[in-house]
Amino acid sequence: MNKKEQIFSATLDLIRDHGFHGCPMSMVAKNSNVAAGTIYHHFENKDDLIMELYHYVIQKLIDVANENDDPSMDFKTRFMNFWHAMKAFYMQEKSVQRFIDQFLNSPFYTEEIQTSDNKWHLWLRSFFEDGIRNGELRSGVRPEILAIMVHGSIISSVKVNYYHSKKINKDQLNLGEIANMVWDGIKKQDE
Amino acid sequence: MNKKEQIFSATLDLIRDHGFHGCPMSMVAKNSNVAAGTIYHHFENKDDLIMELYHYVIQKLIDVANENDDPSMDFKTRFMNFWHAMKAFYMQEKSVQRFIDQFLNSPFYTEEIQTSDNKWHLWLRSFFEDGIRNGELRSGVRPEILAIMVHGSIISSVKVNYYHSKKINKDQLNLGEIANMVWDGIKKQDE
DNA sequence: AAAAACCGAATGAACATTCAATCGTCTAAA
DNA sequence: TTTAGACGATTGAATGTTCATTCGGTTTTT
Repeated sequence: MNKKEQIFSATLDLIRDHGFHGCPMSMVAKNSNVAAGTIYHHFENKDDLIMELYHYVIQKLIDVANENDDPSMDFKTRFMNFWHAMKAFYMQEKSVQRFIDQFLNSPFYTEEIQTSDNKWHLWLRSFFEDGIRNGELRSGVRPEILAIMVHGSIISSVKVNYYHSKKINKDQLNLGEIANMVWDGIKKQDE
Repeated sequence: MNKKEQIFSATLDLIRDHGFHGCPMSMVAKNSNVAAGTIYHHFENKDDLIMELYHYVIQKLIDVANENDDPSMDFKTRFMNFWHAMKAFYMQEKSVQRFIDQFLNSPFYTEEIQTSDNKWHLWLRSFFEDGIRNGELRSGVRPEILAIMVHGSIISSVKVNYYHSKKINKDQLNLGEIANMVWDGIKKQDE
């Protein structure tokens, strides 16, 4: 593994465990088995490290989504594959979920980045456009909105698992039901 | 306004604008027109300030939810009132939304707090229990899950507004449609 | 006149960043 | 095949700054 990835990985772990604050460069250095100075050889400064980490993570999301999508399937199948693949990924990579959630609510996520073309947003947009185009999705809702709502539902579902896994018996959670719930909301409504 | 609320308000604003980091006590003091020492008269330390702020904010959510609920209505109406009232509140109090989102993904939100009885969670739970009891909601899904999913949808919707308000013409957003989308997902499914 | 609330300069710890020195590897002349 | 030297990568101690917190003294409230 190259140094940059070591640093990314250590930063993600640190943020997962100690929050966006609570990850001093000295700790990043120690946890990635690298000297403090080395980090500054690869990154301009801490902000730059965070920003590059964001793009690194976004790319991972795209990879997962692509690997689990088959555009020749009907859209409901594609949706279910997407939903469960992303959920499984976030469950496995809790640090990624934590990082993204914190990043999106931090000053790093500027208007600039929000509105500039973002590969992940573009992927999501084009995915849901497919569903709209072939008439399997509720009409009259913009793909961007579907994307955010669906992605939000995945994150929420991941959190349900974390939060309630101790309190509530897993069988009682009806977790599989959540994807259906979302699908019933966004599918073409028959009237 | 008492000093404590001044401090809460300044902290919320600071976190909205500069993130969870980026709100040093010196700034909190300045923005709330209070001396640094005074903060420590009201709060044990910074962590304590954040924790008390959390409970303060939670109470605000409960107040908004209560003020807009009429248990004698049918559940669909109650749901729509709830959804739109909470959304309007978060839209107006962006700092609250930012604070909560960051808090829930920070180390402050310990297992302890997650599992301990939380007045806001209890409110949500009992609200959705009503809907389940009278058969207007999809059967077989726990109220806690409905609560998290619905609340997540509100937050997502608020974010859609922030992010896309500049890029996309508001009329095209079909924002009213989102609550319907969520309702169609959680309502009793006819088969 | 006692107690409570408030002030803000002072303190010390934690932090991001720098930089002079060292290491490893590659190139090319001998 | 050896060797000089060059250049990028790496190191970690040193630096200066920012920050949370303290505390002796002042003002306000009871």
